[in-house]
Amino acid sequence: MFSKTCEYGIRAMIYIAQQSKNDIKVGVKDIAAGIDSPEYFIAKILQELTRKGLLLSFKGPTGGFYLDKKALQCSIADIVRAIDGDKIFSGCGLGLDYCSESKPCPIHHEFKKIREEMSDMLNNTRLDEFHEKLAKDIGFLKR
Amino acid sequence: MFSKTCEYGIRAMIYIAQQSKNDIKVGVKDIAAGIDSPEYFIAKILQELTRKGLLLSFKGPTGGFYLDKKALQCSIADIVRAIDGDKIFSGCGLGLDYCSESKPCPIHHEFKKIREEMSDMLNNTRLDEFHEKLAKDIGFLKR
DNA sequence: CCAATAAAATACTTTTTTGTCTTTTATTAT
DNA sequence: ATAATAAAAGACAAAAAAGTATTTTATTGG
Repeated sequence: MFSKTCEYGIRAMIYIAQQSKNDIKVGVKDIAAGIDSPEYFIAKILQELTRKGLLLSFKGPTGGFYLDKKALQCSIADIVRAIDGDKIFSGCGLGLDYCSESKPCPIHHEFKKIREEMSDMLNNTRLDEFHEKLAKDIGFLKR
Repeated sequence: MFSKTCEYGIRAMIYIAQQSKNDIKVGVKDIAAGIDSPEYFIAKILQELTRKGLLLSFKGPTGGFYLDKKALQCSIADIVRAIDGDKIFSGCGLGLDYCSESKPCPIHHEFKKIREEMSDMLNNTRLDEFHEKLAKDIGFLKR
């Protein structure tokens, strides 16, 4: 569904959303441990997300990654789009680049329905949800 | 969504289903041209599908790939499972291997719904549909 | 039998993705 | 100021996916 990079990225963003109450910053090591992912790899991914403006960071001691009020409004869809592009939102299920309403592939219409529901779901799931859900017994990110 | 290999595989199977009326066999070259895919690559994929019993083949002149009545009952889901495995049907959206009903990831339930609809759709789309739809103006596999 | 044909098997190459490591830059607290 | 800290940048390595080419095996029609 998503690339490994994207899976890690989403997990990290959710983790940061959960941990970064009141602008407290989280370090790469903490994040990597918290979501069970390779440390150096997640560092690279987070730097990319920061460059693209989905995430905020601060260097030096007491530094780390965090999400302010605005960044917490970011949806899972935004993260996916930033990392995997929008193939999953608009691409043909069979990988045909000319597939369209007027020249649909054999499963175009069936796929469209699924894609749209997925789109809606990802667009409507925002990081601030997890920020609030923190204490509840749902949303495990590691074993 | 699917790997390139899987996309090609599905396209080829649909193409064969459309072309192989009355046990007429289709050659790799024909298939590759018909679905706009690299010839050697699709050959390898089709051999794998044949080995797994989803597709039938015959060597020598007048040989090629074909689908008999039984093989035409194969669903898109069967093809996906044979090539990409069942990650897409049962895997966690965030790639967590322990994610489950009792220890759900933060988007487990939302994902489950989508996954199930996709599952249903792929399971309910069978090759014989395309066999019949052949002449109609739907189901383009190439530009 | 033999030449032609087409899939099967297999070896190989390229590209992309995933993952690691090192160096640089910014920031803080002493 | 400076030592410690942490992200940024970028180079490097390994693994997986995608793609190509060559050889072998089965089958047919002359």
